[in-house]
Amino acid sequence: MTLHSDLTHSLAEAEALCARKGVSLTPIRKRVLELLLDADGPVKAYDLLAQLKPGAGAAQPPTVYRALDFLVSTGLAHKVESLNAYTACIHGEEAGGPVLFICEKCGAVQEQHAHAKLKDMPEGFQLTRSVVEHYGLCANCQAA
Amino acid sequence: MTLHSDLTHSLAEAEALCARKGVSLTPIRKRVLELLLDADGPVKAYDLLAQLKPGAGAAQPPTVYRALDFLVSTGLAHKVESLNAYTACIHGEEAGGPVLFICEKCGAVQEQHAHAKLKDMPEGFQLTRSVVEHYGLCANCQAA
DNA sequence: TGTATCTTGTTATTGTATTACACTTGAGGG
DNA sequence: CCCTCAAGTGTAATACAATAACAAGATACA
Repeated sequence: MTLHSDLTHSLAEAEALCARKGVSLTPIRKRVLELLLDADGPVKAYDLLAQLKPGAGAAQPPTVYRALDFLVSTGLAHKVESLNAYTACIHGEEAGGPVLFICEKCGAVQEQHAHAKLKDMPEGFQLTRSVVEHYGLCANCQAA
Repeated sequence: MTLHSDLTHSLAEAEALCARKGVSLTPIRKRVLELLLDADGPVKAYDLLAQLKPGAGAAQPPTVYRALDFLVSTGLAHKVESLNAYTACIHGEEAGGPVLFICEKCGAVQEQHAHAKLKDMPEGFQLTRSVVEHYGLCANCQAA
């Protein structure tokens, strides 16, 4: 649990973005986004699932995967393909594909959005989507 | 089944590379590499497994995963993280991380190796490994 | 011969994600 | 008001991806 003010702030932004797009941030979707925002790094779907159902009515896998699909498709979250995990998007509605820098020690993710056109693309290749995930040590973890 | 001359040619190169590195391209590893080279695009581990055991002695998952780990660690193959699939490396021993261009229509993979230093890396981030996978339409598939 | 290392076999299990179908809810139109 | 349609959710079962743990053969070499 990090700063709660940040958390609610981002949730409010998410609400606004959904309103603008005409899609609905339902309680389940909101809860999942909240869990992602609250985490220190990428979170696995089944970990979300476990957090989602401490109570009686046990959530099932499709519930969390549906919520994640929604969040990813609206740009509120990203899937980290090389980790099979998910992370909240901390930018608004940026153009360009997400570029993730993931610390292998502390797990923190820093996010950028690349507008850059690729050089050295194969002749005639028409780009639609990119997965870019960089691993290394973040500035904080270099001290150790 | 594509041109067999190409295939054996690449296998021979793989042999040579393993010899240079002092690692052994055992029959199983060689067979898996052959299947990867022979495929039109990335192949899933369980598809390899199925191809590996048409006979009696049924190969088990660890067999193919171990072979794949070996091929990836020696640079003879790459894992396509966003597909959970594997593809043969068509370059020799290039420096720099692999950059994959994957056609969403025909599944073909074109591969480059990036030596480029990243601009706009977060302050003090020390890079160790990158996953870069681009999706789109290859030149051939644009005609349609 | 002994032993150390690498490779493979085998069984079981864990982890990740989807299919298929039933049910509810809310909005808009007759 | 009732109908219907679409979006969202519940639920059970299953498919797909990867690993753990331990046994056993193979090779090299002191």
